Amino acid sequence: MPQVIEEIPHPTREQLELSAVLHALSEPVRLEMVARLAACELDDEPTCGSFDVAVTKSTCTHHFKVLREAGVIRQHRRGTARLNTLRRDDLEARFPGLLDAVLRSAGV
Amino acid sequence: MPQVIEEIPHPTREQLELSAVLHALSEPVRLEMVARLAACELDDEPTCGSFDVAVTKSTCTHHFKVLREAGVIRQHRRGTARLNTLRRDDLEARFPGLLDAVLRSAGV
DNA sequence: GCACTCGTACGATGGTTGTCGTACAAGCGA
DNA sequence: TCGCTTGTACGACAACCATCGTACGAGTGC
Repeated sequence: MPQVIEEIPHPTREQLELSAVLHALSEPVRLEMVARLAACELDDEPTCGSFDVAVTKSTCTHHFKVLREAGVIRQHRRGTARLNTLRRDDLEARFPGLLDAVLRSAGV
Repeated sequence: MPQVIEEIPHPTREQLELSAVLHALSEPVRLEMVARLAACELDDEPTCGSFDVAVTKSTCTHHFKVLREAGVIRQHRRGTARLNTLRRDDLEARFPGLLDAVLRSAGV
Protein backbone atom coordinates (compact mmCIF):
# COMPACT_ATOMS: atom_id res chain seq x y z
CA MET A 1 0.00 0.00 0.00
CA PRO A 2 1.58 3.27 -1.07
CA GLN A 3 1.17 5.95 1.49
CA VAL A 4 -0.93 8.55 -0.18
CA ILE A 5 -1.22 11.97 1.33
CA GLU A 6 -4.92 12.52 1.20
CA GLU A 7 -6.64 15.17 3.22
CA ILE A 8 -10.07 14.27 1.95
CA PRO A 9 -11.58 10.99 3.13
CA HIS A 10 -12.55 8.41 0.51
CA PRO A 11 -13.93 4.92 0.86
CA THR A 12 -11.55 2.14 -0.07
CA ARG A 13 -12.27 -0.11 -2.99
CA GLU A 14 -13.54 -2.79 -0.66
CA GLN A 15 -15.86 -0.37 1.04
CA LEU A 16 -17.76 0.53 -2.11
CA GLU A 17 -21.44 -0.29 -1.83
CA LEU A 18 -23.66 -0.93 -4.78
CA SER A 19 -26.65 0.81 -3.23
CA ALA A 20 -24.66 3.94 -2.52
CA VAL A 21 -23.24 4.04 -6.02
CA LEU A 22 -26.62 3.56 -7.65
CA HIS A 23 -28.12 6.17 -5.39
CA ALA A 24 -25.36 8.61 -6.22
CA LEU A 25 -25.90 8.06 -9.92
CA SER A 26 -29.69 8.26 -9.72
CA GLU A 27 -29.64 12.03 -9.36
CA PRO A 28 -29.80 13.80 -12.76
CA VAL A 29 -27.41 16.55 -11.74
CA ARG A 30 -24.87 14.09 -10.39
CA LEU A 31 -25.27 11.84 -13.39
CA GLU A 32 -24.47 14.75 -15.63
CA MET A 33 -21.42 15.55 -13.55
CA VAL A 34 -20.19 11.99 -13.88
CA ALA A 35 -20.90 11.97 -17.59
CA ARG A 36 -18.83 15.11 -18.12
CA LEU A 37 -16.10 13.77 -15.93
CA ALA A 38 -16.03 10.65 -18.05
CA ALA A 39 -16.02 12.62 -21.27
CA CYS A 40 -13.02 14.84 -20.56
CA GLU A 41 -11.11 12.36 -18.52
CA LEU A 42 -8.13 12.10 -20.80
CA ASP A 43 -5.41 13.85 -18.90
CA ASP A 44 -6.93 16.87 -17.25
CA GLU A 45 -8.83 16.74 -14.03
CA PRO A 46 -11.68 19.23 -14.05
CA THR A 47 -12.18 21.42 -11.04
CA CYS A 48 -15.53 21.76 -9.33
CA GLY A 49 -16.08 25.15 -10.87
CA SER A 50 -15.59 23.99 -14.43
CA PHE A 51 -19.00 22.35 -14.42
CA ASP A 52 -21.66 24.80 -15.37
CA VAL A 53 -24.58 22.83 -14.04
CA ALA A 54 -27.80 24.57 -13.18
CA VAL A 55 -27.22 24.69 -9.45
CA THR A 56 -25.42 27.00 -7.08
CA LYS A 57 -21.96 26.50 -5.70
CA SER A 58 -23.06 25.02 -2.41
CA THR A 59 -25.34 22.53 -4.09
CA CYS A 60 -22.47 21.60 -6.32
CA THR A 61 -20.29 20.98 -3.31
CA HIS A 62 -23.00 18.81 -1.84
CA HIS A 63 -23.29 16.67 -4.96
CA PHE A 64 -19.54 16.23 -5.23
CA LYS A 65 -19.51 15.13 -1.63
CA VAL A 66 -22.18 12.51 -2.27
CA LEU A 67 -20.27 11.23 -5.29
CA ARG A 68 -17.04 11.15 -3.33
CA GLU A 69 -18.52 9.36 -0.33
CA ALA A 70 -20.12 6.80 -2.59
CA GLY A 71 -16.71 6.19 -4.11
CA VAL A 72 -17.66 7.28 -7.60
CA ILE A 73 -15.11 10.07 -7.82
CA ARG A 74 -11.85 10.96 -6.17
CA GLN A 75 -11.02 14.49 -5.12
CA HIS A 76 -7.77 16.07 -4.19
CA ARG A 77 -6.74 19.62 -3.67
CA ARG A 78 -4.35 21.71 -5.64
CA GLY A 79 -4.23 25.19 -4.31
CA THR A 80 -7.74 26.43 -3.86
CA ALA A 81 -8.99 24.24 -6.65
CA ARG A 82 -10.32 20.76 -6.11
CA LEU A 83 -9.58 18.31 -8.85
CA ASN A 84 -11.97 15.51 -9.64
CA THR A 85 -11.39 12.17 -11.26
CA LEU A 86 -13.66 9.24 -11.90
CA ARG A 87 -12.69 6.10 -9.99
CA ARG A 88 -13.00 3.94 -13.06
CA ASP A 89 -10.66 1.19 -11.93
CA ASP A 90 -12.21 0.76 -8.51
CA LEU A 91 -15.73 0.79 -9.86
CA GLU A 92 -14.82 -1.66 -12.59
CA ALA A 93 -13.18 -3.98 -10.08
CA ARG A 94 -16.16 -4.08 -7.76
CA PHE A 95 -19.02 -3.66 -10.23
CA PRO A 96 -17.82 -4.85 -13.63
CA GLY A 97 -19.54 -3.19 -16.55
CA LEU A 98 -21.77 -1.06 -14.40
CA LEU A 99 -20.24 2.34 -15.03
CA ASP A 100 -19.96 1.76 -18.75
CA ALA A 101 -23.57 0.63 -18.95
CA VAL A 102 -24.74 3.69 -17.06
CA LEU A 103 -22.66 6.08 -19.13
CA ARG A 104 -23.79 4.49 -22.36
CA SER A 105 -27.41 4.70 -21.21
CA ALA A 106 -26.95 8.31 -20.21
CA GLY A 107 -26.24 9.11 -23.82
CA VAL A 108 -22.63 10.13 -23.46
CA MET B 1 -49.26 -3.10 -31.09
CA PRO B 2 -51.16 -5.93 -29.52
CA GLN B 3 -53.99 -4.77 -27.36
CA VAL B 4 -53.07 -5.93 -23.92
CA ILE B 5 -55.67 -5.92 -21.20
CA GLU B 6 -53.80 -4.22 -18.42
CA GLU B 7 -55.52 -2.75 -15.43
CA ILE B 8 -52.30 -1.62 -13.85
CA PRO B 9 -50.50 1.32 -15.44
CA HIS B 10 -46.95 0.79 -16.66
CA PRO B 11 -44.56 3.12 -18.45
CA THR B 12 -43.88 2.23 -22.05
CA ARG B 13 -40.43 1.23 -23.17
CA GLU B 14 -39.83 4.71 -24.53
CA GLN B 15 -40.87 6.28 -21.27
CA LEU B 16 -38.24 4.51 -19.20
CA GLU B 17 -35.93 6.94 -17.47
CA LEU B 18 -32.46 6.10 -16.38
CA SER B 19 -32.67 8.15 -13.21
CA ALA B 20 -35.87 6.45 -12.14
CA VAL B 21 -34.45 3.00 -12.80
CA LEU B 22 -31.26 3.71 -10.90
CA HIS B 23 -33.24 5.20 -8.05
CA ALA B 24 -35.50 2.17 -7.91
CA LEU B 25 -32.51 -0.15 -7.81
CA SER B 26 -30.61 1.88 -5.23
CA GLU B 27 -32.82 0.70 -2.41
CA PRO B 28 -31.46 -2.50 -0.79
CA VAL B 29 -34.91 -4.01 -0.26
CA ARG B 30 -35.92 -3.35 -3.83
CA LEU B 31 -32.61 -4.58 -5.15
CA GLU B 32 -33.14 -7.83 -3.31
CA MET B 33 -36.62 -8.12 -4.78
CA VAL B 34 -35.26 -7.63 -8.27
CA ALA B 35 -32.48 -10.11 -7.63
CA ARG B 36 -34.92 -12.77 -6.54
CA LEU B 37 -37.17 -12.00 -9.44
CA ALA B 38 -34.22 -12.47 -11.76
CA ALA B 39 -33.21 -15.70 -10.09
CA CYS B 40 -36.52 -17.53 -10.34
CA GLU B 41 -37.60 -15.98 -13.57
CA LEU B 42 -37.70 -19.19 -15.57
CA ASP B 43 -41.35 -19.83 -16.05
CA ASP B 44 -43.08 -18.95 -12.81
CA GLU B 45 -44.06 -15.46 -11.88
CA PRO B 46 -43.73 -14.91 -8.15
CA THR B 47 -46.53 -13.19 -6.33
CA CYS B 48 -45.91 -10.28 -4.04
CA GLY B 49 -46.43 -12.46 -0.99
CA SER B 50 -43.80 -14.99 -2.00
CA PHE B 51 -41.03 -12.60 -1.07
CA ASP B 52 -40.16 -12.88 2.56
CA VAL B 53 -38.33 -9.63 2.85
CA ALA B 54 -37.96 -7.96 6.22
CA VAL B 55 -40.73 -5.44 5.74
CA THR B 56 -44.47 -5.42 6.23
CA LYS B 57 -47.08 -5.97 3.54
CA SER B 58 -47.77 -2.31 2.95
CA THR B 59 -44.10 -1.46 2.61
CA CYS B 60 -43.79 -4.32 0.18
CA THR B 61 -46.64 -2.90 -1.86
CA HIS B 62 -44.90 0.46 -1.86
CA HIS B 63 -41.63 -0.99 -3.15
CA PHE B 64 -43.35 -2.96 -5.87
CA LYS B 65 -45.10 0.19 -6.92
CA VAL B 66 -41.82 2.08 -7.19
CA LEU B 67 -40.31 -0.73 -9.25
CA ARG B 68 -43.36 -0.87 -11.49
CA GLU B 69 -43.53 2.87 -12.04
CA ALA B 70 -39.84 2.97 -12.87
CA GLY B 71 -40.48 0.26 -15.45
CA VAL B 72 -38.27 -2.35 -13.82
CA ILE B 73 -41.02 -4.90 -13.31
CA ARG B 74 -44.38 -5.64 -14.81
CA GLN B 75 -47.34 -6.60 -12.68
CA HIS B 76 -50.62 -8.17 -13.62
CA ARG B 77 -53.40 -9.66 -11.61
CA ARG B 78 -54.57 -13.23 -11.45
CA GLY B 79 -57.35 -13.52 -8.94
CA THR B 80 -56.28 -11.80 -5.78
CA ALA B 81 -52.64 -12.53 -6.46
CA ARG B 82 -50.38 -10.11 -8.29
CA LEU B 83 -47.77 -11.68 -10.50
CA ASN B 84 -44.45 -9.97 -11.06
CA THR B 85 -42.01 -10.24 -13.90
CA LEU B 86 -38.79 -8.44 -14.66
CA ARG B 87 -38.93 -6.29 -17.80
CA ARG B 88 -35.66 -7.65 -19.07
CA ASP B 89 -36.28 -6.94 -22.73
CA ASP B 90 -37.39 -3.36 -22.26
CA LEU B 91 -34.54 -2.57 -19.91
CA GLU B 92 -32.04 -4.19 -22.22
CA ALA B 93 -33.37 -2.22 -25.18
CA ARG B 94 -33.13 1.12 -23.45
CA PHE B 95 -30.15 0.57 -21.17
CA PRO B 96 -28.03 -2.20 -22.68
CA GLY B 97 -26.05 -4.19 -20.17
CA LEU B 98 -27.27 -2.20 -17.21
CA LEU B 99 -29.49 -4.78 -15.56
CA ASP B 100 -26.96 -7.55 -15.99
CA ALA B 101 -24.21 -5.41 -14.53
CA VAL B 102 -26.33 -4.53 -11.54
CA LEU B 103 -27.42 -8.11 -10.93
CA ARG B 104 -23.88 -9.39 -11.26
CA SER B 105 -22.68 -6.72 -8.85
CA ALA B 106 -25.45 -7.58 -6.42
CA GLY B 107 -24.00 -11.04 -6.10
CA VAL B 108 -26.82 -12.98 -7.67
C1' DG C 1 -73.47 -16.43 2.52
C1' DC C 2 -69.22 -16.36 5.28
C1' DA C 3 -64.70 -16.51 6.59
C1' DC C 4 -60.05 -16.25 4.87
C1' DT C 5 -56.18 -14.72 1.98
C1' DC C 6 -53.90 -11.38 -0.99
C1' DG C 7 -52.81 -7.06 -1.91
C1' DT C 8 -54.09 -1.91 -2.09
C1' DA C 9 -55.19 2.68 -0.18
C1' DC C 10 -54.67 6.07 3.03
C1' DG C 11 -52.81 8.56 6.80
C1' DA C 12 -49.10 9.33 9.95
C1' DT C 13 -44.34 9.79 11.12
C1' DG C 14 -39.58 10.26 11.38
C1' DG C 15 -35.64 10.48 8.59
C1' DT C 16 -33.23 11.76 4.38
C1' DT C 17 -32.20 14.88 0.70
C1' DG C 18 -31.82 18.62 -2.82
C1' DT C 19 -31.67 23.41 -2.83
C1' DC C 20 -30.21 27.82 -1.47
C1' DG C 21 -27.95 31.92 1.06
C1' DT C 22 -24.52 33.55 3.82
C1' DA C 23 -20.29 33.35 6.03
C1' DC C 24 -15.69 31.75 6.07
C1' DA C 25 -11.00 29.58 5.11
C1' DA C 26 -7.24 28.94 1.84
C1' DG C 27 -4.46 30.26 -2.13
C1' DC C 28 -3.20 33.23 -5.99
C1' DG C 29 -1.92 37.46 -8.21
C1' DA C 30 -1.23 42.36 -8.63
C1' DT D 1 -1.03 43.68 1.74
C1' DC D 2 -5.31 43.60 -0.46
C1' DG D 3 -8.60 41.92 -3.23
C1' DC D 4 -10.21 37.95 -6.01
C1' DT D 5 -11.19 33.16 -6.83
C1' DT D 6 -12.40 28.42 -5.18
C1' DG D 7 -14.66 25.73 -2.60
C1' DT D 8 -16.47 24.37 2.19
C1' DA D 9 -19.46 24.75 6.37
C1' DC D 10 -23.53 25.60 8.42
C1' DG D 11 -28.28 26.58 8.90
C1' DA D 12 -32.81 26.59 6.93
C1' DC D 13 -36.50 24.78 4.37
C1' DA D 14 -39.47 22.21 1.49
C1' DA D 15 -39.96 17.97 -0.70
C1' DC D 16 -39.42 13.28 -0.82
C1' DC D 17 -39.29 8.66 1.06
C1' DA D 18 -39.23 4.24 3.74
C1' DT D 19 -41.84 2.39 7.22
C1' DC D 20 -45.86 1.04 9.62
C1' DG D 21 -50.87 0.30 11.15
C1' DT D 22 -55.39 0.06 9.98
C1' DA D 23 -59.13 -0.31 6.95
C1' DC D 24 -60.88 -1.94 2.69
C1' DG D 25 -61.78 -4.40 -1.83
C1' DA D 26 -61.53 -8.50 -4.61
C1' DG D 27 -61.31 -13.53 -5.12
C1' DT D 28 -61.35 -18.32 -3.25
C1' DG D 29 -63.08 -22.10 -0.72
C1' DC D 30 -66.17 -24.04 2.66
